[in-house]
Amino acid sequence: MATTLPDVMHDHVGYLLVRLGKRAQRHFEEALVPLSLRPPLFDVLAVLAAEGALSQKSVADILQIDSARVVGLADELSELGALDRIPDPNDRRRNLLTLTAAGVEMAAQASSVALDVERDLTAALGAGDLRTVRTLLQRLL
Amino acid sequence: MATTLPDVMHDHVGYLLVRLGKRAQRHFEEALVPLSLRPPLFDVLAVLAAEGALSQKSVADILQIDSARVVGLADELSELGALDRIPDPNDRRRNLLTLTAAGVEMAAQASSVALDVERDLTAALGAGDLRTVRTLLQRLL
DNA sequence: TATTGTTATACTCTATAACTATA
DNA sequence: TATAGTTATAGAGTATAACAATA
Repeated sequence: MATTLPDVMHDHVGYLLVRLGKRAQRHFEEALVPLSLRPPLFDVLAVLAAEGALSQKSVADILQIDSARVVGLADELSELGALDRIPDPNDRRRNLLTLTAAGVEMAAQASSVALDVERDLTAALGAGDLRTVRTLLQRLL
Repeated sequence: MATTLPDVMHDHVGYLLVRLGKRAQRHFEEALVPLSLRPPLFDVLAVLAAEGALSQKSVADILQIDSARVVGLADELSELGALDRIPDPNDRRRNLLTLTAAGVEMAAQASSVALDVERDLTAALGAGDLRTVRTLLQRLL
């Protein structure tokens, strides 16, 4: 009974990326459970923590997700007390998503969790190889 | 209006893998539309093309998916005329998934599509870097 | 006219539990 | 008792279209 991945798939960078991406997503998802967060919520949190207040459209552009999705994610984060929607005085179509103190704290905790997951995922590589793969993946993005 | 990914995310190999994995999946998905296939169907097809007839459980093990999922995928591929379920004479609990001639042909076409996608996805890298990243990703898997 | 945010809808992927038939 | 396959169900992520308010 065969249990190994055929070479044709194992040799495709695209396939490796899909598979490793799913694994990373799954590990990260499990690690976020204690914080009552999921990866898409973390992404919004992390962008706001790094960039400061942003419109929902800006968040969508940065994360390359549909702006309709941001609505629900902002709803959830708002219910968790992590952010507020503040109308942009310069353009009243816009909501500026702004982290609360609790949101800043959640972002910090989640960021620490992300570092732990990162270490687990890359444990098979030495420091040099890790830098190499990071650089090459960044070039692909 | 900021539109760049924050460094904290851009520097995480885990995040890069998730993002690149989704992109690869999406490109591949679009490329498969003309063949009336989706990535999970391709995966089953590719495994059978490489390994020959396998039980549904073996396919699940190789692809690391739940065996309950294989049921529906095999149903779809069967409706497309790509495979038959043949009862295993040695163990009547098992179905041996066997590609039909049409299935073999579909697998070959899909494989060619996969190669095109692979070239697109990795166009930013030279031959040496491509080998490097492939090797390092294989080590991570 | 174009953009921001919202709502509604639907589809795919995925996980789980309960069931059958065979071993 | 354990394994292979099946069925049913539900949740999460995603994509799309139509709409209101504002530019």
